[in-house]
Amino acid sequence: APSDARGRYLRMRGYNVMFPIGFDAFGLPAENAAIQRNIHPKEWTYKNIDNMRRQLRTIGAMFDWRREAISCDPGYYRWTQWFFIRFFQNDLAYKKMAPVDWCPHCNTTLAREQVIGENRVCERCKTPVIKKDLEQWFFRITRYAEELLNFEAIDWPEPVRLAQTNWIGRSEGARVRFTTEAADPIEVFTTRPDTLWGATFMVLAPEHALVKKLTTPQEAKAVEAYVHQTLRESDIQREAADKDKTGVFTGGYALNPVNGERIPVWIADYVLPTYGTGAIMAVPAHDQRDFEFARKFGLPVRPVILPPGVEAPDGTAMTEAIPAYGAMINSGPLSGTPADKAIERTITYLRQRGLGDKAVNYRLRDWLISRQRYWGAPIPIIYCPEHGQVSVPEDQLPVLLPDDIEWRPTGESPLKLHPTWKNTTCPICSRPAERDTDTMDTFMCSSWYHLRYLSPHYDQGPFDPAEYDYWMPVDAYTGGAEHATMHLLYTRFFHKALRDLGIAEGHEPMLQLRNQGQILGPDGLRMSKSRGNVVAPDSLVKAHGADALRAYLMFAYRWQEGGPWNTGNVQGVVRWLNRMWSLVLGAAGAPPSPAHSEKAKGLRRKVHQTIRQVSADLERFEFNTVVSGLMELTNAIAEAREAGLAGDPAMAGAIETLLLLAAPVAPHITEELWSRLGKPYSIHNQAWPQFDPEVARVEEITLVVQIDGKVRDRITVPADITEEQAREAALASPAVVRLLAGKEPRQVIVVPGRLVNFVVGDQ
RNA sequence: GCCGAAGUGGCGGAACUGGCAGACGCGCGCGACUCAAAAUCGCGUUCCUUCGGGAGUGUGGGUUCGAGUCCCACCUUCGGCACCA
Repeated sequence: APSDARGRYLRMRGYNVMFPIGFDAFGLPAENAAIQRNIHPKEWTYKNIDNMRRQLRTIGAMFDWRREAISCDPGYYRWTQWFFIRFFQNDLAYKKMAPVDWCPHCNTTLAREQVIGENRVCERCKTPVIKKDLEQWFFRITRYAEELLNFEAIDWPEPVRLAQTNWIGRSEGARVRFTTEAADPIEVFTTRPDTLWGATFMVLAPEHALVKKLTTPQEAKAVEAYVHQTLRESDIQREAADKDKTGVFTGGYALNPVNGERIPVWIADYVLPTYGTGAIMAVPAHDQRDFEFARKFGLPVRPVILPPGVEAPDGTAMTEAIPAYGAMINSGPLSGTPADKAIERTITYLRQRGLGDKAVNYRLRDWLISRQRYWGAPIPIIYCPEHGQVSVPEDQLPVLLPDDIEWRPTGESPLKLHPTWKNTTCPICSRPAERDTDTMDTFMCSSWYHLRYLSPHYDQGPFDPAEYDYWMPVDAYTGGAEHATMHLLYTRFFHKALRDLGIAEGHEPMLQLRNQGQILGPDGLRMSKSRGNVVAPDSLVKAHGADALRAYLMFAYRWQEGGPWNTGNVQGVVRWLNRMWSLVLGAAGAPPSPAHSEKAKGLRRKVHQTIRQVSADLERFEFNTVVSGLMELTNAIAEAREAGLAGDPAMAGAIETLLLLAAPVAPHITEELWSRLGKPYSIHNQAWPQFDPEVARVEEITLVVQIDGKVRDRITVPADITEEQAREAALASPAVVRLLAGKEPRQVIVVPGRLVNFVVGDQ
């Protein structure tokens, strides 16, 4: 409702505003709810949409329902699949093995929210969850890592930009090729190539491909047990810095390429398979994690960097790593290299010998889009024994999701179990072939829904290019900050990919983003049916009307923060709307009299101050002060009427302006009052009131008089008073005369229009 | 553990660039209207006070003539997560 008010405001300002509505309807929640209630996900979803539509209609939002888009409609996901195929054809989609959380009892993939507690058990059967490798589809978002770090073209909140920047996680360093004793290469990425001579052991992720080969028969049992144990852990658990380091020796050794040293190879969970190369050179003297690991397992610590101001460190006596940069020591031919040349010279050294090179690494991973679920858009790929992965021809889209399916948990991808659905023929050779039985991540559907709003019924493409040219990019986008590294990053990637495929134009999909908080249940927790704390707006609408609900949602919260539902606060806006109603309808009265001209001027001033404030706050998404400003104006008009201004032209003007300013907040009541005043339909087609600074200007101000920063008096002075006059006026104040008692102020601070501060106290 | 956001009366929240803390409301108290109640209207409402004042924006320091606002350290709540080599 608050952003709807902003849309209405912009429309009155003369903009052609598109305020679309849609439903991101695929996904796990629908599937789960359906399983619990034993009702088909499709039926459940469309029932929900009907209900939400009904609720949304009652709040009087300016939604353009002709543009409604629903991601689980075949007419929508036809194009989701079409995009997938474009990505596939242009090497932006590819398949590889990747681990999923897996419940061995239910024999099914689990989403992260279905894995419960510290010991990570299945939410349904409490069986300990393991990781299982499956072949899955990925999008090459990492190809855009560098470009996604650039936010120059968009006005997005700093916390979101920071979150995306950290998530992409660019770091510069070098790739260095170590080798095993059997001459297998183990490549590592390091941000500190200058510490290469201090590598005293290596650590591989337990999942690393070489672990099996490196492990000696004596260590096999321990290694296998450790690998198994690691697969039970979440990444967050593996990465908790306060956790005791764990790991086991593989029995194998590697050779440090710069000095030929034979160093042991360990595995440990703190090395992640998904970051860098899944292997590190451990330099315990200069990396804290490696240091803790070395101390725990009695591995040597050899300092090779001497930062300025540090005494020659002793590897056996150190109590923590020295991460600072410094001159190289104990580093063979490069010993003595100063700090500012250390990294560069080491890289040159490596390059000359073919041992490694400069490298940029990102922690961003490719986007995994396969889901072993029913309620999603089927992946439009066919597997032919002869031709491999073949995309479904565009004229055969959409690949329809079948309705007759066992969606309840049986242990397999539901589409796989359908007796006939997966059987098809190869588009190339027409011989029997099988469909992909996974569905797509719903973030795929939501990455382009703004484009479907342009023309939801268009069937020559995902959107009508003419509409695209008129509307895109999105000018204002609102949503929760919790999507910073998911939806908001995916949609930027998606747009850039479409741009490179010649489908979209421009570099960014959404120019301005503002984060919206969430309205919580009365208990301060997120509203959810399972908690039973859902407050439906229906009853409030029924009791007090849609305008009351709208005003409440704007007034009772900081829009960016949200907060718990608090029925008590509804009273305030209900009273305000009632007061506005009776004030407007009871406005007639005595004709203007010269005695009131000063008061009329004051009323006009308040009107124009309110125009300024309300307009600015609507622009800035400061919705609670929009309503409080309207309340103040209402109070001022009521006061003016009490004071005998009822028949004054200033009164009629004030009431007209109040209605126009309140129209975005309370569209129904203001429309009705507008027509009762005999004004032309509709108030929402009127121009937004013009602010006149001359009328709003104040003539007198309250000047605060302070002594040593404490307020001692307030005096009323002309607004255009000079500094000198202000000082004189303040000095003449009785309170100042009394308290200064003849003392000469050491210093006088005059802030024009605000205060005068006499400093007398001693230093 | 790491990153981000937020801590202001009994409650929701104002306070733009460092300049009157508590706008606007809720609630509460007193009063008017009423046989009475509801609704409505008026007045009051941060705390302490010897009525001169004093204290006060999560806690402790700092910068400044002046700090809710800036800096340092810490505590609590919420959101996100990745020991990032």
